Amino acid sequence: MTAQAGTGRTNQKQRTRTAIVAAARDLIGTGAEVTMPAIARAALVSEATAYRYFPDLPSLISEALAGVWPPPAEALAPVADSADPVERVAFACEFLLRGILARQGSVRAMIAATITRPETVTTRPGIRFGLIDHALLPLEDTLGARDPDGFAQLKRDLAVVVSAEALFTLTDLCGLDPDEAITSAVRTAATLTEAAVRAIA
Amino acid sequence: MTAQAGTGRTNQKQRTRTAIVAAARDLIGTGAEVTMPAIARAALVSEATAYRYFPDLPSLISEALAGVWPPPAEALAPVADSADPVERVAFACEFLLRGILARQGSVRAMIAATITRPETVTTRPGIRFGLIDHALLPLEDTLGARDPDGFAQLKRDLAVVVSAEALFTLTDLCGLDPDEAITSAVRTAATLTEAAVRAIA
DNA sequence: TCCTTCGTGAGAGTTGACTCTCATGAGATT
DNA sequence: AATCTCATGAGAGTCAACTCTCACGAAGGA
Repeated sequence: MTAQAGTGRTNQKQRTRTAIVAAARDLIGTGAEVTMPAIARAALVSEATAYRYFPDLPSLISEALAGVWPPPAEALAPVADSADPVERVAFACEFLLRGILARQGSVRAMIAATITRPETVTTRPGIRFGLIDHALLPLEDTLGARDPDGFAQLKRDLAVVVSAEALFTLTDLCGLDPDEAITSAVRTAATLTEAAVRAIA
Repeated sequence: MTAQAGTGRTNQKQRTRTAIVAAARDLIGTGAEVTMPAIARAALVSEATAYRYFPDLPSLISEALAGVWPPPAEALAPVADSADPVERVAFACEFLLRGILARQGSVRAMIAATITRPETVTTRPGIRFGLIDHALLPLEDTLGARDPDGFAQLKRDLAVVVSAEALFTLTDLCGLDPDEAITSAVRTAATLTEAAVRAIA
């Protein structure tokens, strides 16, 4: 029942786990339906076993998704030389939202699940926070030092805007097409960052 | 099979529909589990009948929820005399989010469903857009006339922030408690409105 | 090599979201 | 009152998310 723990048969478990995540990643990539039965089938594993390694679907998707994203520093390499937080945030926002768009199906499934059962949010989507933190590095010593509360508020502002939830709000409820939605979100993120920067100008 | 249409037996249908919505509203109010079987049971109606009147759970919840909210003008009565869009938006945001908080369970269920099946979004949550539009009335003649695009952008900015999705992001992912989350969202909404207002100053 | 351990598969079971069919019986029509 | 109509209920069926049990069989140690 337990599995996981690191006693014996380590390799076997490692292989099984990897196979499951890989299968999930494949399904996510092909845009197919990302369900537990489908993943288990693709991983040549029984559904029961899949549940032995991951408490629920969102956890699995979350892990599979995490492995697809590059680390923040790498993702933001194009703006690595820029010290302008507005430019960096705009880039990070666009990067995140385009990535989400390419994996809409699974991201939607994951978000829906975490919304109905917030208590299961263990592996938070570090991508969002990682990107935001990294994009704001230039402000760490200025705004971050001079006005810690304002800095924290800015991060929260951006956590709301630089997100899948925001993207889906814009496309599903506001009726924007994907590109318009991304443009709009990037604008919003930029506006918020500008406002925060202005505070220390 | 059809029901609904306005031919005969109108009263009967009216009564049935009302009973279903009322039952849903009751369940929402008590914070109980808002599922189709539960609502049907409470409405003394078979589940099949419930589905004859509403294509799916979210539609039902959406309608039940809509009936609970007052019209925008009434909700914003406390700031009716204010011409300050920032103050009005802040009030609208706090009003909306507190209302959502009080009905978390059902709102979460609804949002989750509309995220996984965006194509079923028929009855959009007019509350959000109604409140935003009404809060921004003072800008209609100034910003709205002088910079229509900027005005539209502001509305989109606020649609993302003055929302259940934003609230849940702050509580579930950022780990804020409800009051902190609302305070944060109100701040964000105010910042965005201020930025837009500054453009015409 | 024997034997214990334990990862795994098979399968049954539960719940909720839906879908579909069929029989019933109350309402409307004449 | 006789009849036609149609809203409704009952129930079976599908699918996914899980949960649980039980038996198999290979990995690993003695």
